[in-house]
Amino acid sequence: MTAPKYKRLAPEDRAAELVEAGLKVLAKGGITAFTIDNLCKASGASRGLIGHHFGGKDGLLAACYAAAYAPLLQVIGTDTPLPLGALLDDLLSDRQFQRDGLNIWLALWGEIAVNPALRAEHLRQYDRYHRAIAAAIASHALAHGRQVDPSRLASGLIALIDGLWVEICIAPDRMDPPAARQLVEAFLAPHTGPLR
Amino acid sequence: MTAPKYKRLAPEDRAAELVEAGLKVLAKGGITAFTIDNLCKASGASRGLIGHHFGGKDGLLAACYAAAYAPLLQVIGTDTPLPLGALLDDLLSDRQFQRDGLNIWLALWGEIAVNPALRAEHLRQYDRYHRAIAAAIASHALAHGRQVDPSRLASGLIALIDGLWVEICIAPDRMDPPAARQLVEAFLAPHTGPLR
DNA sequence: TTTCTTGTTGAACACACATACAACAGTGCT
DNA sequence: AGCACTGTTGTATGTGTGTTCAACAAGAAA
Repeated sequence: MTAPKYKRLAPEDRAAELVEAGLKVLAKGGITAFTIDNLCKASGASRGLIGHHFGGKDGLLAACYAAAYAPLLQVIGTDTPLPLGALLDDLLSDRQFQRDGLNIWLALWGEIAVNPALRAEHLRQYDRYHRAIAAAIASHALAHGRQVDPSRLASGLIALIDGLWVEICIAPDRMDPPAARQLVEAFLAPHTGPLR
Repeated sequence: MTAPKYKRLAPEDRAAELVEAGLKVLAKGGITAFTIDNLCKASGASRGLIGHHFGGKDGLLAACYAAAYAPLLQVIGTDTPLPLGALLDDLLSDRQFQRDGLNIWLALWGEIAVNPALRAEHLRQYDRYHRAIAAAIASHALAHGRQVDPSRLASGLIALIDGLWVEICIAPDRMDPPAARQLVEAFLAPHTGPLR
């Protein structure tokens, strides 16, 4: 009767652990800290595992990217489309705006701009995101009798939210979620009608 | 009479060459490509020069950051404050929105979020930027008899512009400078009055 | 031409890094 | 208990990386 040297996990559990470690590493040290050694330290696993489960560092990075996008898509992923106000509440909630999450996005954006594989994946995900937001804007504007270009406004809204993320991330004492929410309303309300 | 083995430059000229090479490297490969070898290849200089002129890689990165910010500060750096419309024209001109420049920002943001020295420098520069834009918004709103919170609107405007940069950079077929300019107007005009 | 200053070079170093792989050991099955 | 499957380990390997530094040479000054 001796203590086991390690715990043997189902592949999906181990993969989830590694992805979580990857997100932690990205949040703390950015893309330059995303190394095998750091990932092993953060996950408690050994060097060989990343190659075994993801085929290499890049595979894990792609999985981390998908994991970072998951909460966004979950917000818009319901069958019955959310009303615009509720959608914004979710997108701008503290849960989404956590500092670590923002650092992860910053780290990934720099890589997406430069890594074709990651970029292709991003465009796919982004497309769903954009369409869901445009739909919410369209139906809101219709209900308030306004005429707008939903696609363009959606692009602007996404850009604004992204920019606010950056500000919160880089200068937290200058911007916070409530102020961000107010600015988003200031952007939308004049075109789509009041949001609540 | 034999050809010289290398050209000897004044320190400031060589430094400028290295910074230019650094920006090129950041634009092409992001922060992970910012290595001594790549920098030497891009600038044509030898390995020892970066240490000699900047004390190390980080020194050059800081200089690259300052160089990336320079055109922004130049726009707002005149003694007589620009009117809001002209300021936006400058900020959203093609010159500012060049793709390479956006990749550089993306690469730097990821590092600023994680590198304290770079971040301190950023906050200094950002503060001037923010104040100049808030001043332009305040005087424009005053002239049009609107009451606004210039500082908050400035934060929103900067966030929107940053977000639009990201979209142009990551998805150029979805966003371009003229559309960006229109969206910025859609954001500001309802609060500050018409921009032209 | 000779001398001096200093920008420049490139090899040498120690370390970080990603990957491959053979040996190992949990865990379920019989 | 014995077996087989496969998740796990950690070392080995080769390459990439940042910095240092002694020697070199371009260009100005005398």
